[in-house]
Amino acid sequence: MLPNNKTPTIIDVAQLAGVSVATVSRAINKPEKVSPKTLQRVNKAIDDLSFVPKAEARARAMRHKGRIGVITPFFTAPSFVQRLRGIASTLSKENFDLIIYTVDSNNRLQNYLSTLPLTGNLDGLVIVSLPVADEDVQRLLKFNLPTVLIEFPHPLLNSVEIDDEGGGRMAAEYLLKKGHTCIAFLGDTDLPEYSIHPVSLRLKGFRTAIDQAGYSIPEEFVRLAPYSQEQAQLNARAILMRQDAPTAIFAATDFQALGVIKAARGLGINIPESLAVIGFDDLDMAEYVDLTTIRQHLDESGRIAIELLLAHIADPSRPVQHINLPLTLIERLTA
Amino acid sequence: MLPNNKTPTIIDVAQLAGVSVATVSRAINKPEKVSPKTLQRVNKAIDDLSFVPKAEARARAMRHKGRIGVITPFFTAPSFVQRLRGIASTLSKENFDLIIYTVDSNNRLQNYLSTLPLTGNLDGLVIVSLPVADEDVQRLLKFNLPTVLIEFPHPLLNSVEIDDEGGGRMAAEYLLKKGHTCIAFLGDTDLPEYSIHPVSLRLKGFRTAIDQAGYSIPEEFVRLAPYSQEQAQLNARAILMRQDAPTAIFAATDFQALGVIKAARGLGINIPESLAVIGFDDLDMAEYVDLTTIRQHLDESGRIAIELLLAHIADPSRPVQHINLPLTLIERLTA
DNA sequence: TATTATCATGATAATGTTTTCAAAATTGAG
DNA sequence: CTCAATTTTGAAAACATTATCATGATAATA
Repeated sequence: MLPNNKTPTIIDVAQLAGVSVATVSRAINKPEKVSPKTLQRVNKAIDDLSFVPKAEARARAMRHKGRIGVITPFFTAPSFVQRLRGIASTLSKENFDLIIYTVDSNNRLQNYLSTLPLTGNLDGLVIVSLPVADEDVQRLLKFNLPTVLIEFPHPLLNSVEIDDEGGGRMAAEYLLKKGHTCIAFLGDTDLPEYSIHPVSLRLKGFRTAIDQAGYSIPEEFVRLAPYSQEQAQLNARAILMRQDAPTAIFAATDFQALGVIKAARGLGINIPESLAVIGFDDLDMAEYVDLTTIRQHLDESGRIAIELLLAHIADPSRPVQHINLPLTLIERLTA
Repeated sequence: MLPNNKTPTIIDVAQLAGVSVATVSRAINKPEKVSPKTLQRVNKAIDDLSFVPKAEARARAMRHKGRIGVITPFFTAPSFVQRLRGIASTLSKENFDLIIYTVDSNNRLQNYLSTLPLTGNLDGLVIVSLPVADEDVQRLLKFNLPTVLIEFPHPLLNSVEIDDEGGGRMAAEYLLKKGHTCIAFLGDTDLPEYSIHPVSLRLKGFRTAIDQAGYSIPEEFVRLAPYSQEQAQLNARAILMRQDAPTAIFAATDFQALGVIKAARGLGINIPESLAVIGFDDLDMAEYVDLTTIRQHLDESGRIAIELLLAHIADPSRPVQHINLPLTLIERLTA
């Protein structure tokens, strides 16, 4: 078709389309920055010439790689999804590729943490709801891969955190204010040994507030069960069938609060009349089922994490930041 | 060693070794052309800086890409998340990176579709619940980027589909069997003009089955509202407040079924005694709220799509496949 | 010792793409 | 219809490396 026998370059495309090379480059990499009309012309030229950008040259000219990695627990839990949503939406505006690394075992996390910084084709990393060990932190720093942690903080890395302990306290105070004194706690047990578990903190704050009010939670009323609906439901059922059943339950997670609600429904217990239920997270579904809960801004946490990360990529000398997101009590119909 | 916080270039190495960049380049690529003495100096400098020729490293990294892209609507809707979950879990076993491209406008979809085949450096692409135009299909084929479509099929590309029309029929038959004759339909309206909307198909199958049974759905009982809980709730409320309110509602989506349930609860209507509600999808949350629904295997669809994709990457000459996933009626407590 | 052949080296051009910055074109407000 | 604001565009610089070619150093020969 055109200047032939050599593989076409961006210049050929530009000529054929009657635009500058810059415009062609933009059409390929940031199509939204070029007018639809020219975009179409350029695309046509690209197709006509079967032009493929040369990876080598591309890598050379590129100042950044345009890729952000996110390590997240294998996403069964809705809360990860919501954080991810915040991340994805912020990132897509910024023209970064989003690479998801799902972790289903501690082993795999280790794998990622030891290889990712090395292969070095990431501009930055977000680690969601996973504790990272000191030596891994060191490695991240050594290969200066900008990193932001969500939910499990570390002093040497940027993080977006919430005040779990305060959240527990909020839940306790709310229930106390409503007149409850016989209260149970339902949490989960996926505790990595080498880090503080957010749920433990929630329990701690919760318990402290109740103690300070002059009451207490009997040991049998603190149940830790694997993170699943059925388990939560079973545990709630066990508690609710006792003679001395509590009048309120604080579930460390909305997800588990749903289990509690189902258990109550199964036993014919009215909510909120006979049993108050309060959750934690404010998942999308909390609204669907009118669950009273402590809201942590999940989407927001993702957004903030990305903004923090991008700022640190732009200016690596920026000091480490720890951002604390506020919690809000959302009063709905279950407590 | 060297103070920069930027990754070292060949220039840094040259400086440290006290030679020219040309010599460093030679030392790396044609060591026999440089004197043993300088070679040693250069190698030392390279080690000290842990220098990796950038472009080369990148080119290498790109040769074996190990990357699968997924284009998905900006994921508010739970059903995308569940498909994604199937995709992610299958992929992580296979050691492929998962790149997520979220689409929030038709425009952006276009961008991805024209750009990705060129520079995406992808081994394969999965497009979830988005219709792709003929010319884009052509481009994908031309640059032979193996692709699998989920939910919106195209004759020339592999796809994983479900029988929406049959699903509608199933819902109708179930409700008819339960003795309902006055039935409403609630769907959403995000219809891309250049493709068949799954929800329309569900309605079609639903209506046909009811017609065949000798009944019919009055026009006022077919409501299409934007995909959101509130809208669904509002519309359901409007229908339920009529004199001639239906005794059953088929929601084209579990998500919207939840809106119906809330509306009913708000009006003091008992489910399933006074109103049967049946959904479509079998989202996670369907189980939490005991929703009777038509199950399409969302996680499974993701898994199958990836398997299909990998098979086609391994053997590009494989003929195009269209896989149809079965639907199952899941009877729970709402109908 | 003078001359040439050989070899290691460095300065510089070339590579194909992206990015920057300022100019040009378009849109919006009054 | 004008002027400001915004968007789109092109020229040129930047990017990290390799290739080319001239130069200086060294070794070999007469």
